[in-house]
Amino acid sequence: MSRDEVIVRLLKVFRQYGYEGATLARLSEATGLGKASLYHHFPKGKEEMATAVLNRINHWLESSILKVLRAAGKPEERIRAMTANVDEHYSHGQQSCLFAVLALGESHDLFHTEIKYALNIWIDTLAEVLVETGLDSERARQRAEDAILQIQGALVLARGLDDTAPFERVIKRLPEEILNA
Amino acid sequence: MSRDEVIVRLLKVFRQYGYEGATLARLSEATGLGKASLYHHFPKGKEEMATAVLNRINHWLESSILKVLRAAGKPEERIRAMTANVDEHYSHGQQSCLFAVLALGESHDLFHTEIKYALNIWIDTLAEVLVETGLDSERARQRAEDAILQIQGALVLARGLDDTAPFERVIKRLPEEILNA
DNA sequence: GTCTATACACCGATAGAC
DNA sequence: GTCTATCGGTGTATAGAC
Repeated sequence: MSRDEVIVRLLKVFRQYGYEGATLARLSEATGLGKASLYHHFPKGKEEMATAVLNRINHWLESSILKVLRAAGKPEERIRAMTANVDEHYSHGQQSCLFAVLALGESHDLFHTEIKYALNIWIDTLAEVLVETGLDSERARQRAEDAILQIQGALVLARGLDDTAPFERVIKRLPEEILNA
Repeated sequence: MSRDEVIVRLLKVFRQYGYEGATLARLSEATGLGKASLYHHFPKGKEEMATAVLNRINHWLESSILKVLRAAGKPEERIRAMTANVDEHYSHGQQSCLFAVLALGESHDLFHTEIKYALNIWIDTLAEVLVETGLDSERARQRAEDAILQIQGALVLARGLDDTAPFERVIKRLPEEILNA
């Protein structure tokens, strides 16, 4: 198994159980590696595993969200590409957002800087697309915040209500709403 | 100190650290009671403390949200009263939502039924107000879901961005948006 | 690079004195 | 009703064989 595949499996555990709930026993079971083997790959332990997982999400953000938003093409097309990748990343609402899980839990302090940066760059990059459509930068920023906010809220509701319908509705309408609100 | 005051202090810890992060040491410190004293008041331990805290939130939901929504008066006034109470309850975005914290953490399974019920009754009651304004029940339900979704998303963003501005913006515009969207 | 075995701290929970 | 002391279990992390 590749290192990346290991990290993907760790990610699944952190997403589902949060930082505290992602015990070494669970991480071990999910990867098929013994605890000591995990420490071979991540010498600084659980915190390094979480960092590796966060780095992978940041890579996803860069390659599947920011890159797409900065690409050539019409704003509408780029935003639609973003929402499609968001939909896939969260498995149509079935998987939680790692940022939200880590931000709301006890691990808040540990990862706060990284989470804040990631959310901000996502919002900023989306806002820049909206500026291209003629919006002033303040309104663009607010509308971009609203978009991320709705995605996060939809994921919370999906988990709390055990129903992905609100998430799918948000994803579907988001491009048009952002551009024409 | 009254039992209610104890529960309020427990609530603060659960909100801030989540179920797993709310250790007996922290709960003890926050209340000023020793661990054994906490077990005197809550014989079934931490789970009973969390249940008591959830019950208190449910009481708040009933008295400060549902009751207000069902009251006499214009729909707009009732919805404005709701958002004002929401704003206060979350300390203008500074405090997380217990439902979200518990739903996203490992404790999901333990409290899932209660959280799902609470979110649903909130949405349903808000939707009934919207039906009064002439909306069909399906659109009313969706718009009510959107309102709760935005509140939850705003709280996630407030925590992740360390900025309550999105929350305050959502609270301010929510009544008008719900009624005129 | 993986394992078994283990160290040590902290967890939730309890006993029993006052 | 509160405390100190302590229990068993589990958490993270390590040592060392293979």
